[in-house]
Amino acid sequence: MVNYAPPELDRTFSALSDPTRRRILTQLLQGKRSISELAKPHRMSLPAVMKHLDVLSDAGLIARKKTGRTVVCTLQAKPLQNTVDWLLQYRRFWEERFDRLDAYLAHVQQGESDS
Amino acid sequence: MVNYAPPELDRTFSALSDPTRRRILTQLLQGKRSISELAKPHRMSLPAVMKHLDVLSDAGLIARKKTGRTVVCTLQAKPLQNTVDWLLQYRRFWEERFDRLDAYLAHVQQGESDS
DNA sequence: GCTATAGTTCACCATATGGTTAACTATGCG
DNA sequence: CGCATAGTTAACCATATGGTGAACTATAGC
Repeated sequence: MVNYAPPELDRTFSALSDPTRRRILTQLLQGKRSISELAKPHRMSLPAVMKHLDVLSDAGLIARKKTGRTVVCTLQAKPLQNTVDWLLQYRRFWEERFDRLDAYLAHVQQGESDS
Repeated sequence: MVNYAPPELDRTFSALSDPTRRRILTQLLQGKRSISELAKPHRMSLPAVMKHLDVLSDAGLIARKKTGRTVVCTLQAKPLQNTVDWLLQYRRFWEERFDRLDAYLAHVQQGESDS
């Protein structure tokens, strides 16, 4: 039922393995951003950031929409859901019971006001 | 509170990005295995599997214990927990509500008899 | 039309990754 | 001892990855 063979998980986990790309996703967590806005905080050239965005696009983690001369990127989190599904197979190995996840959900349930 | 800067997440996600390594973890989900037992199902040389095991060790995802001439590997899932913590930041982007996780936990709560 | 800004593409480079084969060490056992 | 089994190490190879600078296209605006 979980299974999740290679093709898609490969790209997702691989995309997430780079700190620059994780940081880009974190930037997008706060809303849509243009490419140059995304690039600004990173101490590397624009083409380098472009390559990271390509990797994120290939993994289906971002979408780009061109408006005028600027390209706006948005987060696409469905692939992340698949990785969580896969990872949760191992839950019982990191905790006898799932206290932490329980606590997390309790915390979340009473804090839906943001967004 | 979540943050999780680079160093450890890099290695964990990178280790998970290879299908052979994910399959090894899946093998270990069913209990401890020797290196040659782990290697058998994979269509590659033993040294190749050894390299994958090195990557998994460096990421803290497996532990090895030598007994006699055989080395037994066991799953170490704490790093996986960290990746889940990081990924759950994005939960609200893949679902308006967290129905799926809810359902998962409900399912799990009444099925603790295995292991 | 000219120029500045936004993004893209290309050629290049160093290093990492994932595999191989061959040769080695270490333990079990008849 | 002698040999088989378990695992390790080393040298090598092809390709992927993450970065660079230079040159290009496309839109905005005076």
